[in-house]
Order: sequence, then structure tokens, then C-alpha cells
Amino acid sequence: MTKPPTIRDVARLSGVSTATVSRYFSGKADAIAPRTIESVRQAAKSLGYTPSEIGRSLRLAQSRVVVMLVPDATNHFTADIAVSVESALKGIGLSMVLANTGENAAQQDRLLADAQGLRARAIVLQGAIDTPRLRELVAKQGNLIFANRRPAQGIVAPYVGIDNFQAGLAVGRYFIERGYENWVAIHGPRHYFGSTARLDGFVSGVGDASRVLQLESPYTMQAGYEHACRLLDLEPKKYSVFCANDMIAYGFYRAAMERNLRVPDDLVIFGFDDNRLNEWLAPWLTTVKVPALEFGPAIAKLIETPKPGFEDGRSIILPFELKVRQSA
Amino acid sequence: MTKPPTIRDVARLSGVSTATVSRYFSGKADAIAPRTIESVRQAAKSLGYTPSEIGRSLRLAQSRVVVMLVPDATNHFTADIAVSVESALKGIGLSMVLANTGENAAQQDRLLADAQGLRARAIVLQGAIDTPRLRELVAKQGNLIFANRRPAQGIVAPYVGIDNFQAGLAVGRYFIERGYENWVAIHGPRHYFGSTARLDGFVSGVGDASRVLQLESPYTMQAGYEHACRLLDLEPKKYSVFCANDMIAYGFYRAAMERNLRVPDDLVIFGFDDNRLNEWLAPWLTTVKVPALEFGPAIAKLIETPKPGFEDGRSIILPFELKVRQSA
DNA sequence: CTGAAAGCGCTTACAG
DNA sequence: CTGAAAGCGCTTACAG
Repeated sequence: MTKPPTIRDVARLSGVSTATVSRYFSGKADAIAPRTIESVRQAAKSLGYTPSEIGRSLRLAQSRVVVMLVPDATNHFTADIAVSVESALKGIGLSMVLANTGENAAQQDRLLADAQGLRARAIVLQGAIDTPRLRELVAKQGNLIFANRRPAQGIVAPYVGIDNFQAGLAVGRYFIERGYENWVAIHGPRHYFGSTARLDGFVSGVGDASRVLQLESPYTMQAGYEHACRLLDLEPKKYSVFCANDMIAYGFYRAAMERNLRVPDDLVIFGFDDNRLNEWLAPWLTTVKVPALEFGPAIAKLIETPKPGFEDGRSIILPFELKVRQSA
Repeated sequence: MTKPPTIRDVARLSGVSTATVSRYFSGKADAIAPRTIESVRQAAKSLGYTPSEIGRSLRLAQSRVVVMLVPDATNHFTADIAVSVESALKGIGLSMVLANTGENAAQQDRLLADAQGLRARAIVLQGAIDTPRLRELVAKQGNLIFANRRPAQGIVAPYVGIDNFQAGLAVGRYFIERGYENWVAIHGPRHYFGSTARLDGFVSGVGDASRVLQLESPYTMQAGYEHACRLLDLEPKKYSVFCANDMIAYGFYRAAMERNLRVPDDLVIFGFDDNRLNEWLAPWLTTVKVPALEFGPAIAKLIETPKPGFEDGRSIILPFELKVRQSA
């Protein structure tokens, strides 16, 4: 509750100017006499001084905060990426503020304004909704980074993630190769560009859009379960289901188990993400592996590297991989 | 990339002083003439002005950032609490910075210093390691809040969470009531005060410490699995296992399944937390329900309410509940 | 190697 | 209802 000591307190106690104290704390100690260093160190220590990031940020017109906006922080894969990013940012001296948009455009825009208020060094969006405010910010600030889902057409900003279209395509082709029938694509919300890219890729892969049953769905087990119940009860068939993420796949599987269906004999299920839970909870799930742990380093690199020119298309495309296990 | 407009730019464009613009943005608009308000609003809008939190924080000697330190952000229950807290803080105009201590004392202390540097409004610790720096901060800043695990003896700071000792006690008594034998307590790391409180409670509940096999363990499925394998292979028995959290219980269960053991006939498993995954992944797990969603509001309330006196024991004890399902 | 001074973007007590 | 001015905690170009 006591007011924290300032640079002036340290200067006073060690008998030097604030300039010298500042140099000590901003890594310019090699231009200070050893004896001076020592007295500053001591004074700072005895006062328990930690430089104020606020003063520093104001002076440098730049903060060390990066804001990450996610549609749903309770989604495991989203959280995995967030953890990876937080850790990589810490490595370069930055803090991460995490905020939930709840898949809500107005909420996203509000948080975008907050991030602007914090003068965030960068804003990382995992699944952005295309709004005028978003576009304005991209154009004016140029410090937005899109992660995992590519931004909508016409937004020029760096993207870190896999090529969702290619991944969908690969799954579609795999379906053809294996001779699967009764295609179902449970795809993510249409307002995310990345969701539709996966879907479009898949449809291209199987080659016949009219034969793909497309179901839009939130990225949750609950939703996967409900879609499955409806489908399996209304018109039971040997479906081949491409799920927009692993959680949907878990839900679908649950419904299948309840109906005593065997996978992959009675039903084919393909997931997406290969989240950390699979190893323990769904080692049977065939899925697309997205390298969650590579997001952090890639994003950190993007933030550290200054923008080259006006056009900012410095995307980092991470590799994906089809993890073929039992379910497909 | 353009430098963001400042309060001065808005003042200039609308022909008023910065004081007036400031009043407009800090909710003192009722003391401004309607016409003035309108011109400020317009000017701000046309410039795309968002007040700088940095300038504001410096002036007010108070930031709107709350730092949350967690031992392991990939732990689901930890993440659930973090989500709840983030959402409640947003409701009162605060941002949350999340950081991982990785169960490492030095890392925790470093992050504590960072939080101090950010002049965090509050620091929330989910599982703190008892270090001199932590104690110093509690004494000097008085803005630390302990969540889910009570601070070590002698640290006077608010705590939000269940009474871990009582919860452990209730489980121990339940074991006695049901006549369970071969007690095993797989407890969390000893450097967390909350872990030992649960264990101590359990031991009190069964009433005979010498008959409890105590195994220290990280809070992971992997660790639960490994403990189980060792135990079940070395000396197979009908164990009654109290797991420090649900993840450990999942791991234990997995090992049991691999050995064709039936729960609860061949093995009794009791979890802790009742995390969000149980509903889908382990609806059979008997566990202690900790109300994750109540942490956010409780912590927000604590932050909003000014400290009463010198002694700060304003803890909020949340209710827990034994969720008896099949496994015990 | 060191210091005096200006200024980053705000808010608010004071005066009118 | 409004403005001039001081000051929050820093950093750095400049001068010595």
C-alpha cells in the first residue's frame, strides 16, 4: 500500500542523477563507472525499486504489452496457442493480455479499442470477425497479427498458421482415396474466414460440393454431439464426417458410442487440430495436426522484426500433417 | 504505424482545452455544455482517438492491469479459473495479464517483479510458492490475492477458494463411511500450501496417517498414470485412491482400464476440482466440486472493495461439494 | 562518465 | 461551464 519508490528516490539515495539510474536500469551500465553502478544497485535494492513500465512506456511511446484476442478461451486448442505465445513473448520481454471476444463482433471491437488504449505493441487475433473497426485498425496501426485463421479477403496483415484450405483439401482427397461415402462436413462458424477455408478445401478435395452435407457448428463437444444425434437418429448411414476441430469430433464419437456404432466400421470420423488432449482422451482419433507450439516463436519473430514496407504480407505458414489413427 | 492522436490533437480540432477533452473521456461529461460535448465527440471520432491508458495510469498512479500468476496454464482447472477471473475483471474495466510460473520459484519471483513494474492493480496467485520476495510484496504492496490455494502460514492476504482442509477431511470421512481400505493419497507438490492442506484434511478424515500411502505428484494425467502403473503392477490390491485433482484421476483410471480393473469394484478413485471436462470425459468420476466460475466475481469484488484496515484477512471461502458418481 | 532539462499523454485542484 | 498549469515516472540528446 505504500507508494512505490521512484527513480528519483534511488537517485537521491545513491547521490547520482536520475539519468544515471535510468542508464543502469535500461542496460546501459557499460557507460557507468563501476563504483557508481554499485551504489545505484545498493540504493535500488534497499528501496525495493522496480522501474515503472508506465513511465517507461509513456516516454518511449511504446508499451511492452501484447493483446491476444480469442473467440473462446475455454477451447483447448486456443488455450494451447495462447500458452505458446505467452511463453515466447515473455522470452522477448513482453507481457500478454488475454481477452475473450465470445464470438461477438461488438465485443471484439470493444476489446480492440481497449488494446488501442493500452497502446499494445501488437494485437494477436485467433479468429477475427470482419468488422469495419478491424479493417480500420489494420490499416492505421499495422500492428495486428492473425493467428490460426487467416484474415478476410482484402485485409493485408501478417498471418501465422497453417494453410487451412490445403489442409481441408488433403482431408477431402484422403476421403476419396479411401473410397468414403456419405460425406458430412461439420464446419466452424462462417464468420471466421479460416473455417470456410477449411470447408472450401475439403469440398475441393472430394470434388463434388453437392454431395457434401454441410453443417455449421460451434467448436464444442456439445455441438458435435447434438449434430451427431440428429444425424444418426434421423437417417442412420455409414457417414464419413470431417469435423472442424477435435472437440466436435469427441462429441460426435460420444453419440456414436451411445448408439453402439463402431469406428471406423460403421462411421468414419476425422478431426482437426490434434490438441493436447488427444493423446490421453482420443488416441483413436484421426486428425489434422496443427503445430500449436510453433505459434509462439513465429509470432514473437514477427513482432520483433520491423515491418519491411507498406504492404505487410509477412505471413508464416506452418506445416500441417494428417495424423492417421483408427477413426478414419 | 502512424502515431496515435493525443488528447491535444482532439482539443485543438474541437477548439477546447485538453482539460475539457479529458473530462469528456473520464465520465465527467455532465459538467460540460452539450454543444461542447458534441464538438469533442466529433473531433475524437474523426481522429480515431482512444485515450492512452499509459498517460492515464501515470497520472493516476494506478494502472488497470491485474496480473494473474499460474503454475501451469495448460491445466484445465487453472484455465477455467483464469477465464472466470478475466471475464469478471473486464466487467469492472480491468485487463488481465496471465503468466506462467512453471512451478518454479525463481520464475515466480521474476514475474512478481514484472507485475510490480507494470504497477498492477492487483496480483492474483493461483498456487504461490513461498519465497522471501513473495512475503515482502505482500507486506509492502498489499495487493496480492491468493486463489484456490491458501497462502503459507504467516502470510496475511486475502484468499479466494474453498477450504481445502475441510474438503480433504470430507473425502477422508467418506472413505471411512464406505469402509474403503488400502488408502492412497496422490497429493500435489508440497511447495503449495493448498496441496498439503487437502492431504492433511484427508489424513485427519481417515484418522490414521500411518495407513495412508502418500505419493507426491504433479497435477497431470501423465503423473497419475505413472503412479498407477507402478502401484498396480508392484502390489495389486483394491486400492482406494484420493487424487489431488481430476487430471491425476484420469491418468489413474487409464492405467486401471489397461489392466481390466473395474471401478469401483476393483478400485476406488476419488478426484478433485470437477473440471469442465468431466461432464464429457469422465462422467463416472466421483470428485470434489470446486466452483470455478465463482472465483471471478469474488476476486473482482475483493479488488473493488478497498482494504479495511492494516490486517487484511478478507478471505472469501467458496463452498465445495462432494459429487458422488460411480468411481467411489 | 555524468547531469540538467525537456517532454511523452494524461488529470485535476484552482481560479474564473 | 471552462482553461492554464503542474506533475505523475521515466529516457535521452546535448553539453561538459
